[in-house]
Amino acid sequence: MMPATIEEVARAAGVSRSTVSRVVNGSTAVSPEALEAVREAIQHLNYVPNRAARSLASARTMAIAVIVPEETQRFFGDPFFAAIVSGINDAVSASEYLLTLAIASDDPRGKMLGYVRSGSIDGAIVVSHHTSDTFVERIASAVPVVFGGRPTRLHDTDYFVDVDNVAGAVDAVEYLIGQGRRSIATIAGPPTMTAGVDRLTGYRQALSAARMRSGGIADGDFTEEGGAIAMRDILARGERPDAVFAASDLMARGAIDVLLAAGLRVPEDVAVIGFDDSSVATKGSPMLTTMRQPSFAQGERMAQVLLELLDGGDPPRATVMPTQLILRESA
Amino acid sequence: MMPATIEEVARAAGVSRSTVSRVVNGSTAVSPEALEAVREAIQHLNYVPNRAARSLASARTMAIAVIVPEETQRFFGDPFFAAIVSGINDAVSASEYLLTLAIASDDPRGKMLGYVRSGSIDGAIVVSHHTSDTFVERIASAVPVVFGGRPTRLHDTDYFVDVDNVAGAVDAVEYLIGQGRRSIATIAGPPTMTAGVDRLTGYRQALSAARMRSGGIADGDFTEEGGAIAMRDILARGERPDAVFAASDLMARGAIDVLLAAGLRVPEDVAVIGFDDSSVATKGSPMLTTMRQPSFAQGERMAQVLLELLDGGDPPRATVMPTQLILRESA
DNA sequence: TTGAAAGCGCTAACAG
DNA sequence: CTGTTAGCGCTTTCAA
Repeated sequence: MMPATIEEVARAAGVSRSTVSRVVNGSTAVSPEALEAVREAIQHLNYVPNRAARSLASARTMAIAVIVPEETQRFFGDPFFAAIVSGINDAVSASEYLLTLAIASDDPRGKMLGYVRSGSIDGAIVVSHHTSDTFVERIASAVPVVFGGRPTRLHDTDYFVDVDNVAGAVDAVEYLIGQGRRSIATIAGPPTMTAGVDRLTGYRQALSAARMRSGGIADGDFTEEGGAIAMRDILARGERPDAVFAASDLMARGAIDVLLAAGLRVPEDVAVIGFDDSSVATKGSPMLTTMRQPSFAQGERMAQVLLELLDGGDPPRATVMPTQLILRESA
Repeated sequence: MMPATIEEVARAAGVSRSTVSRVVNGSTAVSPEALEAVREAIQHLNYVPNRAARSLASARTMAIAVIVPEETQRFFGDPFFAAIVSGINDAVSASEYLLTLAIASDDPRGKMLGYVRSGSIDGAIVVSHHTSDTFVERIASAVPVVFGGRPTRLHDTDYFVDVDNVAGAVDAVEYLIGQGRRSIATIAGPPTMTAGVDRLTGYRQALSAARMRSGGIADGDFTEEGGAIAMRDILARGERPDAVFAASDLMARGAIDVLLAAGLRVPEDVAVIGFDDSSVATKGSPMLTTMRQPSFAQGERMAQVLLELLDGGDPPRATVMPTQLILRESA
């Protein structure tokens, strides 16, 4: 059965629709008696405002979408997303807004864009942005968007929350150097993502500052599988690194599997350092030495920025969060 | 900038709003000329119907929610959910409906219920239903709902898609018996969920059919941690099973860790069999012998049932899918 | 095959 | 502090 309408509540409370609306929306300009009567009527009729009607009249939906331009498979396979979405979810839960999750690596039929342009959400948070995701840019031109990580093509109207990938990579590689490693390879993230590019930049900076040559470079796609392939690639090229800086924990795991299978010991023969400090870092053996990035906090921050934006505030365009080296077993 | 309205499209095409509406909704009763003119205007103005207005006028939202009554942590931690949600997503993507994901183990402020009652969705799919989730029942009284797994309290108006948990458990235990195992323990699922209860029932049935006594029973919560605790519990009670039937792969993993740590070999000393055949079954060592349940297909089926329901069809109230024993290393 | 007209349930000026 | 009055953008009879 359909919930009661505002009209029915008004009648039951003996007031006008406007007054009920004021009560529902928390306006102060209502007399105590009216307030009480309306509250009672609402309670009694089990009234819940109709969302569509509300959106239509107010031109806002009180809904936010998290847009994940990845395959469902990868989304569920990487604990990094779990952390960041949890953070977003926490922050949004505390607000009046509702959170919607949209996973789509592509938008061939324009369903996602249509969704956004149809006025279904007031704003969006884009996690994991690739250069090729052109539909994301169109979304950003329809509603306020906050990016996780610096967007690949940065407009001066963009908002984003990033971690300091360059510094993180530099720290990681410097640690390896400090440990006496002489031939350091890297398994980089995809060149279509700024996180991948920035970590590679940091790797190069640290090496050149130490006047060292690279021990091998291969691109990965942030997955375990991708890390394994990249590691095999490096080995197949005849490189014999004594250390590997992997741009994600999942890739570090994949690399370690390959190393072990090749009869090399980790960290004795080859030290491996990851990036994320997601839950896979401590699951499995050896436990990963890795650059921790504050994914949960990053998610929270992204949500806060968007919320402030929607509230008419003026949050910082760019937020950059620090990383931290976590020493465990792999390096 | 706001998208164009139907009124503007109508004017541009030189027809009435009604005609535009007909075109948008695929009505056949439109002349070829009008159709063409409207199409062109839509294209030209980049028109997208406003969702709120549409919902309000038609009393349907073309949106479906997946409701997950679990902690975010558990949701992201168990690949079972990844599989089932992927299945749902696939089926819904192929339809006109939009999918929304709502993760909430509880609904203290009634946000979820309010969302549903506010007319934001046309139907819901509930994954993982516990006895204690009373808010789920209220949701079911507001919109059509399809349950994943037999609901804990079955009403004759309920729709659900389940796997044959009893038969699966029987098969698993019979296999263990056939392998010559004499003392078979089980790590059961939570008694608040029918999947947990049914698998325990199957375990008991198989044992009693073979006139065997239990090698120990402990409840788990379907998580790896819970499986480990349960296994420790069984061992601490002085039981020395030579086989363990775990009601989920994650619990099997937890149990194996404990067994190994206790100096027992798997499967030589203790055979372990899981349930799910989720991605953790093949990740890690030993690879799990497990009862496969068709999670992806189950998700698809649930979505199909709901879609048919919303379409005014009469889908089967109950669907039960078969399980299959997958032999690998752990048993 | 088409258009006019009447809402869907709500918010938001605007008077009072 | 409160009610009246217009819509928000769309679907859906109902006539023509």
